Amino acid sequence: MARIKISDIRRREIVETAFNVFAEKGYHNTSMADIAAELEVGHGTLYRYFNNKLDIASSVTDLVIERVSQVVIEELPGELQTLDDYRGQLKRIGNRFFELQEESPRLLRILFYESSNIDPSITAKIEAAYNLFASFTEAYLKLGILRGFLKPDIHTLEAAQAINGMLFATSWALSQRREITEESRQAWQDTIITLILDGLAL
Amino acid sequence: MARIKISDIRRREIVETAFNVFAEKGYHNTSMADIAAELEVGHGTLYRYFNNKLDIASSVTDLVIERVSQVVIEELPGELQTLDDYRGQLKRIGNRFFELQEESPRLLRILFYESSNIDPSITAKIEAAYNLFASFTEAYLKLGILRGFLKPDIHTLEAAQAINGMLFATSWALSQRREITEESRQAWQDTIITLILDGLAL
Amino acid sequence: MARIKISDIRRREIVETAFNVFAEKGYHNTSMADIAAELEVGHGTLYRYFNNKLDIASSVTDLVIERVSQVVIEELPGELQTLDDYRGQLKRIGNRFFELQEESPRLLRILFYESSNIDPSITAKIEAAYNLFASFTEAYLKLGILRGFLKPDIHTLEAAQAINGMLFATSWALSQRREITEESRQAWQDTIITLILDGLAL
Amino acid sequence: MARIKISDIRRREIVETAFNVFAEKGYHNTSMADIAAELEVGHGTLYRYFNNKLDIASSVTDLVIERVSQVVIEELPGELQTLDDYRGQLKRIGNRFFELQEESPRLLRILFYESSNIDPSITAKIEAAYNLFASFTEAYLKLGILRGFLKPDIHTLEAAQAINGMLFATSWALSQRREITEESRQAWQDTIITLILDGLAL
DNA sequence: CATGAATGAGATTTCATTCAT
DNA sequence: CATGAATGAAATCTCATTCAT
Repeated sequence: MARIKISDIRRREIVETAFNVFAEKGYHNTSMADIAAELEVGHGTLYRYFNNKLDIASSVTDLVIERVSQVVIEELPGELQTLDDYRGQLKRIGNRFFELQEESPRLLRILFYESSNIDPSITAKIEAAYNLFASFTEAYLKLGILRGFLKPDIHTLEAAQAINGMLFATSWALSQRREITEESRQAWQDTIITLILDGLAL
Repeated sequence: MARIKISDIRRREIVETAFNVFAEKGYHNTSMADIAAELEVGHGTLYRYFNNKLDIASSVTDLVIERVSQVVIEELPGELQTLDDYRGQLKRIGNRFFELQEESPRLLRILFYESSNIDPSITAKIEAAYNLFASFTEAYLKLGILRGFLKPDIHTLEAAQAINGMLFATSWALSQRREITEESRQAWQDTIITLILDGLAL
Repeated sequence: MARIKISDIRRREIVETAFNVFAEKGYHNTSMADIAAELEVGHGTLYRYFNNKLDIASSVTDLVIERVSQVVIEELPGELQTLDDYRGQLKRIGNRFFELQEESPRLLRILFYESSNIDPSITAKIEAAYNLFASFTEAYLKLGILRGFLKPDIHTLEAAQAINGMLFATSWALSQRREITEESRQAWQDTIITLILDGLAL
Repeated sequence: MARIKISDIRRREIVETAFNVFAEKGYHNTSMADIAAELEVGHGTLYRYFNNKLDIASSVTDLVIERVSQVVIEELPGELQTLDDYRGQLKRIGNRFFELQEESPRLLRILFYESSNIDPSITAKIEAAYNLFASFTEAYLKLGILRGFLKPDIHTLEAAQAINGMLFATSWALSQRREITEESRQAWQDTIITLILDGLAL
């Protein structure tokens, strides 16, 4: 039976705090002292749990990728009989994205912006995550084609990346807002689903 | 009559070089000495033309925004009689984007990734640019509605931002490739226009 | 009746271990954690027996000096009737030196090299030890003069220090070797005794 | 025609100063700030001339080895007709050693004591120097045998190392004194030459 | 104007020491 | 007694910026 060690809790606390501070000020503008101060802890303490600053950033990246992945993973492509079922699932995935965004608004922001140029090892992680997300989205599209909901001749990978781009742009746009109203949320959702399925043309 | 001053040429050289070095190594991993070395100039010289490193970064950001803006500005919404004209214009804009991407592949990358978290003043510029691009795209959409090409009830701002998100995602995806074939370029263009106008649904 | 306290045993264990680790890595490259790890003991425990790291180093120095002193002390200048007796005793002292060297090869090394520049208090101890060893050697020389074995007009202190220098150089040279053969041992012994008593001149 | 660059002078100044401070306090107890303060220079300046602290220590070691080597090198084994010539040369070498000692009393001290355990690269340099000195001394002994001044069956390498040990011990002993009188200098010289050539036995 | 030597603020990191458990 | 989590002083090193030449 796995016991949760106290040092694991500490590690998690540090990563969560570092996530917040990085999101606020960016990796390079954040000093170890900043993180320690936020935790109200001596800065030497951080080194009891992580080798160095990069090690923390790496864990922060893992955390972010894990969280974002949850959204996509939990809604697995299941039994979908009609295009409306498919549309419904798209809506659910969109909803989860918005929830995530409300819960921790800087999640995607830190993933795609703040984490650039920290270190090649982190860049590699992010590109891998990006490709992972694309392959998830692509799987949905392929299923849609298989079920006969979507046009059979689309470029699934390119479409998947473009769709993800929309989602991230949304996330970016929303992370700038102070508050997200139900109205704007609905507007976003409608817009994205319309673009994906129906297009804007009359 | 405005004369081009020698010092303006110098400034431009520095900004161009800084752009390249920032794109290569990222702002925080680039030292003033790196830029000076690339220019084969004493690093003290940079301070004759710019107040400090941030000042240079600011000018680089301006340059990048200006260049990207050119793409959108030059293709002004003109006389479009049919949906096919509209579709054709979308294609032209897309083409210009690809050309820009081929010409200086790191342009958008530096704009949205490397420039994050240098300084609030730069972040503000980028958000402004992002909104500017959105308003350009939105203008196209409104024109499309006006002409009766597009659905009249779409959320134009959200759609504009989502569309731009697709373009930036494309740019990001392409900037990872070593080489862009005519085939993949066509695939991207088809995909984006399909998503914008027709959607993926059968 | 003096009882041996458990805490004294502990202290001794720590000093022995510290000696080994210092000899291996040098004082400054050895952390308290290193010593504690070697002892399989919490590093806080060391502070139950010693005030601080310097305190340990001081005790290590005492230990080393004590051990080296044993070699000289045990062979007290006794009844020596002839120059050959004297020569024999020199040989015995030499042998004990080699044995010590084989037993703990880094003993002299730690004394004269690693212990330098830890702290003035330790430097003082080492200088005192050095002078003590010189006075021991000088006593032998004086006895040799008294017995009529040695030239009466030699500078006994200088000669004593020079002789000790030979011994330490030997120790240093041997501590570099992986293995000491019986042959090289004999070569060293012959050489030193020749230098002391007969000189190299024909 | 080789010009002496100003930066070479600076480097030399730093090495000389570092030599003094290391000799005074030892490598590990000397901070970059200490060296800079002694030079009345910002500590950042040191990094314009050396990569890091080890780089400085390495140069200091080179300097010391070079200086000590001069003593041995300049008195090359030349034309020696009689044992008295040989004895005279030994005396001259001894004299040079004393002069070196008076000139910079901490030279040998820093070489054999302070430089231990800084870094394997430095240890290697010192061992190489030690062996170099031994081979020089051995060459003298071999010449002495060849000329028929010395016993033909001595172990030249061991004898060379033992003799050098005497010299270093002398140096060490003298570096402890505040002042070296002509008398004590003569005593040392007599003692060493006696030990080398004639031995102490009657 | 151009230069690059000098500077020191500020960052990361180590580790001896303390002390609550 | 033993422990090891926490601490922060102190060290090394980087680099944007200044300024005398």
